[in-house]
Amino acid sequence: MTQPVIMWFRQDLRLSDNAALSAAAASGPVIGVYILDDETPGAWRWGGASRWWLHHSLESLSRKLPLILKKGKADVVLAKIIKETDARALYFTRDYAPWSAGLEQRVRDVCDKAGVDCHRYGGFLLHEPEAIRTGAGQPYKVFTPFSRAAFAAQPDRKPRPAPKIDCAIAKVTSDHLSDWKLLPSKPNWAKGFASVWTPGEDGARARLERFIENALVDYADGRDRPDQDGTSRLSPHLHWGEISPLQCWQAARGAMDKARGRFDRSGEVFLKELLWREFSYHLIHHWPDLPEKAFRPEFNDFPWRSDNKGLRAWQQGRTGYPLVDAGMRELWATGYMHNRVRMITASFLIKHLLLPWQEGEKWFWDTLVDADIANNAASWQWVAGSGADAAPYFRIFNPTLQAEKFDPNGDYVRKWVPELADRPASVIHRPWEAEGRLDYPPPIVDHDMARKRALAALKEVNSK
DNA sequence: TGAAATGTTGGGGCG
DNA sequence: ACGCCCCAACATTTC
Repeated sequence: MTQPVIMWFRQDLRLSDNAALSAAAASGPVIGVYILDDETPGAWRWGGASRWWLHHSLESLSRKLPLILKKGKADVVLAKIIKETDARALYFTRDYAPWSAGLEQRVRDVCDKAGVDCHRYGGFLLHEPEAIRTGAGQPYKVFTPFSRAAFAAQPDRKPRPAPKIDCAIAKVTSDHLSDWKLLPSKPNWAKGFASVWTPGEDGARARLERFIENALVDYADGRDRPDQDGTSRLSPHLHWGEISPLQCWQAARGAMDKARGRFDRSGEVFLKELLWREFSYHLIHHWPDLPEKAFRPEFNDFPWRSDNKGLRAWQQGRTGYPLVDAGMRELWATGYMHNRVRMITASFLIKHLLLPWQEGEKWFWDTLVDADIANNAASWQWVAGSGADAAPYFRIFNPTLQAEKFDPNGDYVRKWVPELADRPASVIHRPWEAEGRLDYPPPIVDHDMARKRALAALKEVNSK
């Protein structure tokens, strides 16, 4: 009887355009494995929203392919499975989290010891982090030249179709997905998620098609409007590898070619967003401290305030600034927040409240369905001004002006802050100017004061 | 992938 | 008719 091969699924929960899976399927009968690893030292455990997504994505994948589910340190679990199944080879997709290099090395060692071939493939990114370098051979620290290099190295491959898979019968017991308790119960804070999201490969493809069809044409401006459906909402699907960046890239390119220049600008803006994702991974690969420590070390000594009440108010959407509160409540209710609102809420935490960006990073990690170690860290540092190619310290969003600009009718606020739902557009973003009594808190900080305070404190750091 | 302060210009009201 | 002032509206600079 032919020895099986093991496909170790990670953040590549799809059948199509999955190089590792295609290679595995081409080489023999396949045993699909997913390991919930809460134990590898130094690894960030999946947050609550991520676990919700993972549950449904695994459910979806296991309808297409039998999966062995196991819990534990991935290298240790794999060693056991290899032994029990008498597997001949292991296939997996490379991951770029700071702790993954060590883990993948230990997995290689396990394979060597067992005399099993170990095959690692890319696909989570368009370009391997090693592949893009400056003329001097250094990693890029600034997005614009990075994106230029990435555009120049633009992929011309077509995404792979899903392979025909001969599934091996594995004599290994699998955990029950429900025993992992990935879904919240007390309280069930995720009850609003299912109406917004369809985890899994089919949901990802449908989302991509819908986006290309409806929103790509106006993406350059539409993506900035939280009151409209102008973003792709592909981030959680990309994070879990339910769709590959190559599939997204080529779909957008195809639509642009077909439209003969009708929306080249919007198309390029979307491709650039995919490259921001690449850039975050490029950074975290070369600077593995990114999730913990400021890229610009002088920020590590910054005198951040400590203010639990302020932090709670921010987390719960009770800052008294309608757009900030709308964003934080959208996040809690759906596991997602519109990108522009992410920038504004993040700026508020860091610059208005002067709280450490790591606090925001942790909260987003726990609450976002697209929580992603690289994008999350890089983006928070970008807003803080502590990162590579970061926003300048004096760029402080005025949450009221941003609201009036990007939510001009107040529809976004109305949706997420029902206390203000009956306010007319002209005043909805400035409830503190209202005449009567409102069931809505006053601002927890005065914008003018906070702005001046942040400028003074940040000027200090930036003069060093 | 800002906002506020400061500077400049030009039209209209008015003595 | 003219200069003066006020102040939008826009431009520039500063943080």
